[in-house]
Amino acid sequence: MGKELAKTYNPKEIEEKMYERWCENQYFHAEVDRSKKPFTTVMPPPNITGKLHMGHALDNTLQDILIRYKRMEGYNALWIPGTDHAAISTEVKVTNQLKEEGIDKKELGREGFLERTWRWKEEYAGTIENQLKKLGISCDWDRERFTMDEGCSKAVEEVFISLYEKGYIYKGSRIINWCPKCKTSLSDAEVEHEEQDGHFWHIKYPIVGTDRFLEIATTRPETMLGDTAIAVHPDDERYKDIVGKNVLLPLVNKEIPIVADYYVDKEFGTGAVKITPAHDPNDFEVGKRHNLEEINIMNDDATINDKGGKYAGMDRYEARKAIVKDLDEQGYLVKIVPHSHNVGTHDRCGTTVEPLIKQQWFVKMDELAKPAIEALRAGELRFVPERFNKIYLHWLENIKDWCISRQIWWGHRIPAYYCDECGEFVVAKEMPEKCPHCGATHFTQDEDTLDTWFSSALWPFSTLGWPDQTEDLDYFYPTDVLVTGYDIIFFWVIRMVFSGIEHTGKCPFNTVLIHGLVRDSQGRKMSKSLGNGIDPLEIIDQYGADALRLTLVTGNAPGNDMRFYNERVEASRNFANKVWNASRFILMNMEENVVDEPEKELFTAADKWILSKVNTLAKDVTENMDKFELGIAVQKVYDFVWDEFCDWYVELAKNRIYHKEENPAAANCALWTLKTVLGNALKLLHPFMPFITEEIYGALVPEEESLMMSSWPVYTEEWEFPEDEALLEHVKEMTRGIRNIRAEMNVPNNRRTKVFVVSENQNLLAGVADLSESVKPLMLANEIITGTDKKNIAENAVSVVVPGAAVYLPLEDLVDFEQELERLTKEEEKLTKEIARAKGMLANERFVSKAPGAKVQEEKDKLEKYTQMLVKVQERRSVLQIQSQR
RNA sequence: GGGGUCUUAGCUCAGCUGGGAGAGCAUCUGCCUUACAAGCAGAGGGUCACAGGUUCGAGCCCUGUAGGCCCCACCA
Repeated sequence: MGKELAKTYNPKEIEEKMYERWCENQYFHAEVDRSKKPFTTVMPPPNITGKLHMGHALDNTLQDILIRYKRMEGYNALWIPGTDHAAISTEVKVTNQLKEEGIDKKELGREGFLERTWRWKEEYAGTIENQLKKLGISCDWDRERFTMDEGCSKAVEEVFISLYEKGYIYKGSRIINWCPKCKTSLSDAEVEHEEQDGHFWHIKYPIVGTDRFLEIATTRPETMLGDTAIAVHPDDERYKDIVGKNVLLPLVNKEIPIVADYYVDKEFGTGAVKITPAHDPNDFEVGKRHNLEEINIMNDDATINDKGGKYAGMDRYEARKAIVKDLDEQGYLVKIVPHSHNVGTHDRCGTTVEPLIKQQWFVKMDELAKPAIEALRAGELRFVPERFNKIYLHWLENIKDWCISRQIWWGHRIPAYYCDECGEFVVAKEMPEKCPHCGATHFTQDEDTLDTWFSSALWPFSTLGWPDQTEDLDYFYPTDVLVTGYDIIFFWVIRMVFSGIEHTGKCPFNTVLIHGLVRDSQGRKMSKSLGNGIDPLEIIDQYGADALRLTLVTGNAPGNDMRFYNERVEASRNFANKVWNASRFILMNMEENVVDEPEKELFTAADKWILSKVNTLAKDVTENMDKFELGIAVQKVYDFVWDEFCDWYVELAKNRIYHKEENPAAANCALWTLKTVLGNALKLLHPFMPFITEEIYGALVPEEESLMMSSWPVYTEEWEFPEDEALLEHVKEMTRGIRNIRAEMNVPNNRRTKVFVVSENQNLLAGVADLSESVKPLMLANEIITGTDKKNIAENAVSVVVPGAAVYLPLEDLVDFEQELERLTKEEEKLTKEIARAKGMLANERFVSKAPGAKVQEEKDKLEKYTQMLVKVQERRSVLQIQSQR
């Protein structure tokens, strides 16, 4: 007896020790090896603050499938893992933790806070890696990186200085997005816009020197404290005469000019817009055009500052209330109209962002964007699915400068040093010794840190040693594929592309495989606030990692969202169990797992059929894998294993196995085929379900070291057996016909019958005869008799007409003539319809002349086949009619 | 305002370059047939959102309509 396996598959017994074995054997590790082609991917680094969620599970499962596939295909497969310092998220978390301890981060000071955060990082960084390991992912843990480790920091510094020296990085005072809660600037990408119900406050301003008023409408009345003009459209007849005059700003009691600017939409609101250059990006532009004063009326926490007079100290929303009240009381408020509008919020904390003018560091984007656009156009870069090309291009073509400085502590500090004497700054790796402007020797480093994405933008090459020209970089870079969700194309993918091109001269990857979101069973986004998140670890615990992985990749097309619910995982788990049991059956029938490759003549049609099937499967699956159609690929393996291998081939092989004593050579042949086909199926399945396949393979092919390091099946012409395939299709058709009719007639399974197979096709008859012992149990037959005529068959036997043959079951005692006639009539109708269809198509002259020859021939063949079948059904019917009349 | 995407069986979704509609789950009928009841064998169930067009032929390509979702965008 071969190795004993448990009756049901128990992932828990296997997964952990299997993963350890893989790690111990260094299977995941890759070194430069010029004799092999590299295949490289980098893991989107999860936040160190993070906990494994379904999004990670999906993202990493997809990457693992690709990397395992390529490894088996013979590539030198490298997958670099790591984590991201997640600047703002981490800072917020640590700050909150401190708060709970009653500590204000300012008390700790910058150094103390960073020390605390590093300790926090050391404590939690391991969590997510360990969680990822439970998924079975085969990344090279020896190369694990962190965006703030020494190498990455060196790369960041290098890039910053290089971009600064080339003039791409500049410091400037511009309007930026400000988060009043996190008290830092943000990039445009970090601002989420959400539609909110608000109001339109119509306010009238007295026009100085007249008794007229100018009515404006605003959604943010509190910003009037910083108004420095009113703008109208230059062509607006209503206001032409007052352009150049002043209005009196109520409450503030200041005169401000009326200016004409094309920015104003005549049709919208009142056609007059209050201009607050310091608190609105558009107004900022208008202000620049008209040399308006910029009055910042807010503190960093969005309370009104001392420019706000009596409103100073109030929060922005309190101030709004107070101002509206005062305007109303003083008669300036005309009306309030409900109005919904877009409000920008910080994607990390949800706080409404405040546009403010601040000194910040920016990356000038227009020149950097061009080669990134070109890379896609030239085909050096592609998205799967293609529709994301447009999104990528649209963003790059409309890109604005990237605000990279953040007013937080956790992150890469900006390498700019200000002279304590003259205030000029120097950008350098080290603090300069002498000020080039004034010769002073004391400097202070810029307090700001860099956007977290500044360092992850360098991830594909900083992790390979850049800026040093390492062997790794030379060999593994550029990487091949990047797998990530569509939600971070802007944040990350685009920035990696232009950074890679700018600093390494190469696009950092050639393919971006985009996946969607994993949603809950109702299609909602999984979120903390809804509490509807499903913990991948719980799923693994309950069903196993393989079942989770299979679920995440089945029935889903690239770039599309999916719903996750337990029934789907159960289906996957059931499949794992099916594979397990089929394997168990084979193993328990192999002595010491020894089977010899049989002589060619010993193969039955069934053996050749299944070999042919698995051969075609390898070809198809490989094609799908290469097109990143992972869901389709795994579906094909699933269908093969369950519907072809288990349901048919294993059953067909049983007879020979059970009669091993009488004919050991035949049994060996069946077992060899079982082992070979299962082995190939396990290989094809391995990237998707690594644990169970490795475990079974270890028992099935003990002479090999590991399935994951074995070779991917390739299509071979030796296993092309078209005649046997055709024969088996006939046999299956007959078998299904028999089962079908027996079920209809409620014939109990324990009643075996004779089965007569009648056909003019001698090859078919011979084939069926050869297989008859194997097929008997499937046809629930005690005997299969083949022949060219139906002489010896009882006239009232039940008949099943299949293409190329008719099958008769002597079930005289059970036949209800009426019922049988009715059935045959239905059959006849069906065939008549088919014949009419085929005839119709062939009668269509345009079809015959324009459709490809193969299609026309196909229809001709069908017509012939159905016509023959119809004849047989009609014959049978007339026989029965005569019978029933007796 | 621009762009994308979806609408296929009761539910959730596949459907690759256009050539007779599929899966899983659910439902119904039989089966503990010694690999598997997490299973086996059957069955029912669809005007592929709607309207046009291209084509010998459309779930698939084009145009439009309706509804859902998403992204981008400076209409105060």
